[in-house]
Amino acid sequence: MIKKRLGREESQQLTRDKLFDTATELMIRKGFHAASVNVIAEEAGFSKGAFFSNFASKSDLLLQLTQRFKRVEIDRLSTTLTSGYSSEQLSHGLNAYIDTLKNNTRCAILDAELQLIALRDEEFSQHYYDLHEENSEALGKLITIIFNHAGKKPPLEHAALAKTFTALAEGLILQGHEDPAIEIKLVLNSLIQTAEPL
Amino acid sequence: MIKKRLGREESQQLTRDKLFDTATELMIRKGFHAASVNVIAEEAGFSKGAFFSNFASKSDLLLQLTQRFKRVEIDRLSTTLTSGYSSEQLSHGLNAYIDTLKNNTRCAILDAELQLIALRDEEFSQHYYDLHEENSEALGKLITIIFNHAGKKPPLEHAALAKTFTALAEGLILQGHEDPAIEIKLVLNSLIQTAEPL
Amino acid sequence: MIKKRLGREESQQLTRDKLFDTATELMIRKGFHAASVNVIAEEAGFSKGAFFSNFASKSDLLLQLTQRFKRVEIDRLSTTLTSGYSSEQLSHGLNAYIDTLKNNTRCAILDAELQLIALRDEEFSQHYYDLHEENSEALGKLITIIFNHAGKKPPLEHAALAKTFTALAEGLILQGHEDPAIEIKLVLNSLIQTAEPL
Amino acid sequence: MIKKRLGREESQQLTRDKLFDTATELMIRKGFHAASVNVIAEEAGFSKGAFFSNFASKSDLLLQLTQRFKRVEIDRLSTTLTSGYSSEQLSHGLNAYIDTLKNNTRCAILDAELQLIALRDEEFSQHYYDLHEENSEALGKLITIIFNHAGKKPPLEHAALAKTFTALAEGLILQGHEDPAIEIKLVLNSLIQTAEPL
DNA sequence: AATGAATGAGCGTTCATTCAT
DNA sequence: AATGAATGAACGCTCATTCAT
Repeated sequence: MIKKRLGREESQQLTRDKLFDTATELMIRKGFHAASVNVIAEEAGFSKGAFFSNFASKSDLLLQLTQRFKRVEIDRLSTTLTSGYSSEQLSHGLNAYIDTLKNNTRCAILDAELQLIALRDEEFSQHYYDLHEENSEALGKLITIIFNHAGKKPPLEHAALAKTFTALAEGLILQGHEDPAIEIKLVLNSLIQTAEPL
Repeated sequence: MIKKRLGREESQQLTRDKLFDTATELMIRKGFHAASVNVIAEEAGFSKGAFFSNFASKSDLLLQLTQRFKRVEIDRLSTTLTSGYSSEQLSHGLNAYIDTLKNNTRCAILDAELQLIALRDEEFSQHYYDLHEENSEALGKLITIIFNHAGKKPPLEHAALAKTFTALAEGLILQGHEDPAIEIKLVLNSLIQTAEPL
Repeated sequence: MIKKRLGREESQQLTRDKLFDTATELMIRKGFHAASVNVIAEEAGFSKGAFFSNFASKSDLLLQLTQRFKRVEIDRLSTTLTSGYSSEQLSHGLNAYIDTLKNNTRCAILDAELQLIALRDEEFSQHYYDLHEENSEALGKLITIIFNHAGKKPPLEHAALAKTFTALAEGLILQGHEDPAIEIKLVLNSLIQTAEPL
Repeated sequence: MIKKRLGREESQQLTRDKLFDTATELMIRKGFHAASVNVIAEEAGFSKGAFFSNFASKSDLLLQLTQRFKRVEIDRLSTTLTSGYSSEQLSHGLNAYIDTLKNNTRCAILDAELQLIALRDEEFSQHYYDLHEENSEALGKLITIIFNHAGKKPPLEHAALAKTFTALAEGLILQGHEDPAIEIKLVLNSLIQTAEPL
């Protein structure tokens, strides 16, 4: 095994990644305001200076953090959609997706935090909603496949459909609900049953 | 026209109310952290000192603000439930309730803010969830009446039922949705249709 | 027994006395700065307003408090000196005085507090030192009587003599010594032994 | 002449020293409460932030300041004791010590300030008394040497002996006495004369 | 005479950010 | 690229004091 020597760029990417992860963790645990630059840097094992070598400002971190957070979800959904799975497999996949991703307290809290910031900060708003829309579109397509698989036409367009389920999942978690899977499935099945046939 | 002379108590109650209102407004517009004592007091037309003559601390304000906010909703629901309305009237009342109260961006944002604080602050958590549970119980009873009016048995117990619809309303608003009424009614009707008969 | 009805003046004197006592107590326990007007008033059972009805300001209280504190000691010493006691009785009286008064942690702390303020505040300084000088003069006369009783001439004039013993008593208490009586008597006896005969 | 370039550490040490000196000066001139962080920093030529880059809190400064203040005295005494001076030289040294150090108004005031804080703050108390005891022990040894040099046994153990003279010096200065040397020497000589022979 | 709501200066402290090293 | 001392604005909060009641 060859000891890998990191180049400057790789090394910095490592620093940046560690800062991202720590910042995400702290934003979830304490919120954006309480997650101070100093604490983020130190908990990541660096100094304040390293933070500002990697991010122009704290709000720059927020932008990039959001980008990364949403991109991960979008990529996961896109992969599922473009892979050659049958609609049945996708349907099962969605159930898993609902069970795992949306049943993820940490993601829900972070998303709520970001949404509150978006509602108050116009500049951030644009950034967030673009990504959120893309995410919702992808998730909506996936949910639509389930409806279709049951021979039904979903009652809402892609994004609206996805947002409904996201609202359900995240809204329940915010209320302290540990696992919103039951409610989500209840609503999903009910909507499928009452939906118009294809 | 009689010149109203305010007593000391009345006068202070006025100050307190103004501070409450301003604080609520600012918590919605800027969030708990950004709504600093200084800004709250000044925007209410008082000095910082006046704030601390009326509230023991900023977190005391948060507690009382939450109490007041939730109590208003609980009282509104209780009044509706205990008044002699027929279940049909109640059913229409709920629809109105959904249209108005839950379609209230400001309330949704404030509630989300409080929920995020509750998730991170153990002491506040107890306070919030007690009130939230009471609120959910009352709302759940109201929603149950609609199901019964349609000859159906709701698929969840009171609190869980209410939380599902609250999640839907607040979750959608957090995503930037201006009016979640369509989705709420869609899900409500769907759940009623697919519910077991009484 | 006739129920005493207090006139306005008597009633106010009562309030003032209670404020004095409480202020003294708090100045000892917490120091002048930490003994806030609010706490003094409340602990005395009154409102802030009552404080300012009786004292022009907090530093006015300090002045009057000092006056009262020093006056009590001066009066006690004067009474002892002018009463018809024999020098032997006075000598025993001083020993008792040393044992009780100067062995009084509370008085020592309060005096040290006042001395520090006097060293820093010119206006207060004048007030304090006048009283202190009077006190020292009286105490010095008493100590001189002991020396004379032993057939000796004290090695310092009245005030300087008294200040030496006050320094000893208060300085030891400030260092945490609970009972400086041993050291005081040691020094007193030693000085008497080595003093010139009358 | 070589242009001195200060490293980061040296530079910070300079800042810290300036803050220490200014803080000491202000604590003497105005007392602990009145010597606010803001004033200390500004008078030292820095911003408030610089203070908190160098001290964790104001009470941390107090701890370190006390440490430094007492340590200087202890070191001076220790050096005198461990150097090869004859007891006669030491005896003269003590006289000088009494003349200079204890005849130091500033030190006396600072020590009194610290003692009052120690009497009221349990946490600080431990810190102060440990250092004070060490200091008293060293001073006591020195004073004992004088007694021995005169062929006498001191009437008190080391610490108690030292505290007696410290009380005398500081207590007199607190009373406004500018130079307590006369009283100190009077008491010292008197105690030596009346002490038991070795 | 006594109350206590309101004031506004000041407190100790935190924070994002800068910059010399 | 990374460090961390220094900055200065802002924070939550306390205080002596005022004044309408």
